[in-house]
Amino acid sequence: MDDIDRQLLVLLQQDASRPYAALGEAVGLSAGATHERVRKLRERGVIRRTTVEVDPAAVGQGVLAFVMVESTRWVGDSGDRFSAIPEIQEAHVIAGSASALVKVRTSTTQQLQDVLRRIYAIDGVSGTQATVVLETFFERPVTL
Amino acid sequence: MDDIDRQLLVLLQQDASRPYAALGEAVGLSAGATHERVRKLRERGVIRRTTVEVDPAAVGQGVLAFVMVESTRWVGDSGDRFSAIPEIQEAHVIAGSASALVKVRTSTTQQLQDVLRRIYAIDGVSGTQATVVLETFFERPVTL
DNA sequence: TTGATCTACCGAATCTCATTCTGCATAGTA
DNA sequence: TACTATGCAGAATGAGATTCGGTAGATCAA
Repeated sequence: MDDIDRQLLVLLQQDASRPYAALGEAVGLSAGATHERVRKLRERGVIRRTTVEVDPAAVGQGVLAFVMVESTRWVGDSGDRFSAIPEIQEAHVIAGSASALVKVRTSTTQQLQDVLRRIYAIDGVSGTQATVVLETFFERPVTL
Repeated sequence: MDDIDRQLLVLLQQDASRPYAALGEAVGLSAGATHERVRKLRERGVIRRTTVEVDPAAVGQGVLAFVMVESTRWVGDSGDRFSAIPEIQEAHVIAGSASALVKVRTSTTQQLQDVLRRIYAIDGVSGTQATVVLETFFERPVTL
């Protein structure tokens, strides 16, 4: 992981469809050498995958909320329960008064309510506190 | 936006490096027709960009925290102030007692503290409440 | 210092795939 | 019915991914 690798990651985060020749030119390498570096970044797991960024609003997921989940028992192994709710985009175990923090996307607040209901149904969950997002300033990749 | 488009989005979210011929086979279209559909999805902004997913821990961003930001004034137009802090990965205006919610990634809790200091320095910010993530169950793309 | 080994690179060859184009079929519309 | 727009298949073409051989530099041990 030297500086060239970091530059490549930045460039690929911006546009992963850029040809290796162009990438290489940007960092001062040949296409072949660039390809080899990117291959190793994948191999090491630094690059998890190549993906497309979908506009949530364009696919009917205009409502965004963060939900603090309180629990009366250990939540460390109920990741699957959260994962089973497709509207949950992220789920984290947190330090502090609540036990988990999840990020939820739905098309309506009605559906958000339904998601909260399903979260309540998880064993040990004793309460939720939902925070609705009014406007998203930005969401961007990990900064290098 | 029919069902085939949605299938294509799912497949591309999983692996955007898949050839159009393979995509097409999966949804029952030719490579050319698949290409055309994906082109239009980009054109309409449904697909924002093609990118790589980087493992935060692998690039020294092992600390994740969510920060509730309280403000004494309207925060609706201070998006740039948050954006200027590179450790902030997301920033949202929220309903509720706090005014904004930001997602922060740093390499150490020391640096997290420094980010909090810089958030305080934003005009109108009167308080922060940081929640440190102990474990991330999952982070996944928008569910279709 | 010398030799062996390993790594990273370049440049070229090859082969896959993206992209474009033609023609056809279907659906919608005047 | 005639016209128009849209979406598709299939093929042609060129761009780019991927592989490979060979070289330079770095590291390490003798």
